[in-house]
Amino acid sequence: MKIGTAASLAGLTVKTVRYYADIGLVSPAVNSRTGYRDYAADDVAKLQFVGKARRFNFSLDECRDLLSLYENQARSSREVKTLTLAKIASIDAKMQELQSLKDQLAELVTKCAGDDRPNCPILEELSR
Amino acid sequence: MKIGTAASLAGLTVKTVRYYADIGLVSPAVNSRTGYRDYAADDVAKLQFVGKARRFNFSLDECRDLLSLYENQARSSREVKTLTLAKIASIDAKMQELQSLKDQLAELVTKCAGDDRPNCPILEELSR
DNA sequence: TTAAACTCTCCTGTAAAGGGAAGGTAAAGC
DNA sequence: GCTTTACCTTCCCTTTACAGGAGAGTTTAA
Repeated sequence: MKIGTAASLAGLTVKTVRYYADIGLVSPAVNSRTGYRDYAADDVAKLQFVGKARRFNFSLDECRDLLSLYENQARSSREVKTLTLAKIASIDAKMQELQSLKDQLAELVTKCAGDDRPNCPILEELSR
Repeated sequence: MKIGTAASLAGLTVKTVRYYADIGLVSPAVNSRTGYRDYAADDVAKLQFVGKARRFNFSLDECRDLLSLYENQARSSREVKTLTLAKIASIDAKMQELQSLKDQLAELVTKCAGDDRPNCPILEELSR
């Protein structure tokens, strides 16, 4: 099938699917006469897989790893679990960082009158 | 003072400070003979301000806004508070998104044996 | 047949810098 | 005065994961 069909089946944009082909993540057959990419059902499954992994915040490099595990019948589930735990840990770290930022900003906000006067504790803190 | 001194006073890299000059965020004087940037104490204060705002997760565009408020003696604290509240809201949204991802990944992990066998509920879910 | 819809490649842009090359300048030591 | 070393300059490439658009070829439906 052509790229537009494959993209909509996978819930991705044509641009994205073409990009995945460019970087060798999901490489379809190519019609040598027209140059059109030709996606097999198998390719669409991979695109769906990558789309879902992306929604789980895996980077394209991580998707590449997951995809090769996905295709490897001799894989161990340990490898996949390890990757996933690492991803969870990085999500945790990011959340803690955001929580800390939020706490600090929230405290600044409580100190700021938010009225017409120029006096602003937020800017004062930022300039210190 | 020269860029290296200004950068280290502000806790930024020379590359970053040069970039801020390029995009017109903090524009120092320039020695017309040597082409060297010449930072005044005032410029260093702005660099510090931006550095701190960046650490609070404000984008460079937001920093630009904050900086103009910082420099504007007639500003109202309302404007700053509004910007800060919006930033808090966006941090909240990001955190919720991450929490949801984490929950889903964590549940997948509980289902995966993580051993030498190829059977992997994580990959099964990703391919669905 | 022709117009619309689809596809192709190539180029540019995004955010926020980092890396490194090639070359000019400054400051310190001898 | 000379050399070495540290510092500065511009310029271009790289990163992430695409989006937008130009210009040209292909397919499909009326």
